[in-house]
Amino acid sequence: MARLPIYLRALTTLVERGIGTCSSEDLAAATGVNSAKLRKDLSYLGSYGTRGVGYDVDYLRYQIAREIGVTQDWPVVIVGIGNLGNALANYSGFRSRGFRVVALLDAAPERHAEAVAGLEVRPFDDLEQIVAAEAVSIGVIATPAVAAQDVADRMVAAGVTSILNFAPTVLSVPDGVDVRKVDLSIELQILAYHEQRKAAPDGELGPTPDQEVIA
Amino acid sequence: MARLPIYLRALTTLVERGIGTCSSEDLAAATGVNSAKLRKDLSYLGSYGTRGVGYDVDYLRYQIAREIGVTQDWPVVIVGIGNLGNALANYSGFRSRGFRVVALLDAAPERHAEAVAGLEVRPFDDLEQIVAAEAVSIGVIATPAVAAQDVADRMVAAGVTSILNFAPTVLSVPDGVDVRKVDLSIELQILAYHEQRKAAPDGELGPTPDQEVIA
DNA sequence: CTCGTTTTGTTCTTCCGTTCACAAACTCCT
DNA sequence: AGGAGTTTGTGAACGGAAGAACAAAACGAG
Ligand SMILES: NC(=O)c1ccc[n+]([C@@H]2O[C@H](COP(=O)([O-])OP(=O)(O)OC[C@H]3O[C@@H](n4cnc5c(N)ncnc54)[C@H](O)[C@@H]3O)[C@@H](O)[C@H]2O)c1
Ligand SMILES: NC(=O)c1ccc[n+]([C@@H]2O[C@H](COP(=O)([O-])OP(=O)(O)OC[C@H]3O[C@@H](n4cnc5c(N)ncnc54)[C@H](O)[C@@H]3O)[C@@H](O)[C@H]2O)c1
Repeated sequence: MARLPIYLRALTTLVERGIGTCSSEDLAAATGVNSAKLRKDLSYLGSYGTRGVGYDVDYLRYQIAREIGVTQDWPVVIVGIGNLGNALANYSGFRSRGFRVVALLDAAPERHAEAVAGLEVRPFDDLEQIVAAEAVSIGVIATPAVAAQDVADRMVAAGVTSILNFAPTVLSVPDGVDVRKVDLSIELQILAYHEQRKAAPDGELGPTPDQEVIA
Repeated sequence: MARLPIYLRALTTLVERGIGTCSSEDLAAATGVNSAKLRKDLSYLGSYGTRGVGYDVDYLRYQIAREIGVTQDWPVVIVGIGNLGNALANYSGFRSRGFRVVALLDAAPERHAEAVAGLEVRPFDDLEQIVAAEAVSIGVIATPAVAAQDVADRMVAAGVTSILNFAPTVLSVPDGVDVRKVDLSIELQILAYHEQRKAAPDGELGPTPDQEVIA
């Protein structure tokens, strides 16, 4: 379930606030989901609540973390250390959530001088060696779109089986390899779509401006 | 529909390749969706195809762009010019897709000296003035999580009605305001979840390690 | 010990999105 | 002109997720 990480985050903030027990209503309010849906999600993991009382925050948090798999550390490589790759490498939130950036790779030789976030930027050709040596199964692609498919192919060949792709391209990968994409332009476009609807409740621009079908 | 931007992107690459016509099968292959679903999505916008032929790439692209609302330019403000805010400000993909970054805001005075991507970093308190002057309706939050709700409240009060949130928090906003969130840790956690499943086809870690329920 | 209160776990219903399948419509070749 | 071959648009079936509703279980008061 894609909602488990959200529950986990909410439980972590509850722990930090010293709250020991919470009801499904509380958690639902904190995460913005329906309480019945939340209970159903949790019951899928097992019966970790107590009727009439609620859930033990710390215990539930551990169970969800174990279900997701973040009780162990996941090594991650980031490929493409440009604007975005730099930001990712400097982000502390990964480390605190069970992900360890083991290498930063870039094809451009002029980047190799730099050190980013305490890690040296290494040549892209080191990929296979690093993946093998560190048992990396998760790779992050932050290269330009044209390079993304090539990088993905190399990653898969090297043994990576999960890819987080920031490049605005559809990647094709073999079965058994998971790809998740983050496309910021798409997010903004979805906002713009709704924004346009708010401004023009009905077809303000004309329902179909009967433009010539181009030749 | 959340898939329209994906179609739009695929059509744009087809235009760049000089392809004038494509079938629903072609587009479906390029975007990774089912062709029937794609046809149904497109038919929701109107009958823009020709049976036996397919869709005119350029015409369809314009229709989708118009439906999304990216035929006009959307002014955008970015708040929180740290690691991520810098990357966003330097990203050219927004501009080319109909979004114009009109201001970069940060609460920290030491940032105000800098200029990022040709724009000066301005005090957060300029928010209201900028939103009013530029008719901004879309705001991007790239501040730490603790500040995100405050920033969102100020944005909404200033007149922003769509927010893209990168901070790992659930924002609460009044009705009529859209929020989309991008949480990279959640994406990685979802990958980790599937990764764990691949490694341990059944409950390898023990189905429920019968741990003491904490007192 | 019993009853009322609270909250979980689950069932049942409803609804929405996806997919299949096919008729209508268009092109091209003969 | 007619028929074969394509491809769209859509009606109908399917599946699964979301929400409402309720019985079972725990707790506390009296
Ligand atoms: N910057 C953003 O905020 C942002 C936002 C949304 C999407 N994106 C996407 O993220 C990707 C990266 O964006 P960016 O702004 O960091 O770009 P960038 O140009 O700053 O960085 C790209 C980096 O990738 C490296 N690279 C190029 N080809 C490579 C290859 N074959 N192997 C390894 N490394 C290679 C380059 O040397 C460069 O350092 C792009 O696809 C972009 O569309 C970026
Ligand atoms: N860097 C990443 O790759 C990354 C990845 C995932 C999520 N995020 C999230 O994005 C957000 C920003 O990350 P970052 O790495 O850029 O952090 P950062 O600390 O580098 O930058 C945060 C910026 O926000 C400014 N700020 C703080 N409070 C403010 C306020 N009230 N009003 C205006 N500006 C304020 C700070 O001055 C700073 O410049 C965080 O919530 C982080 O969790 C970042």
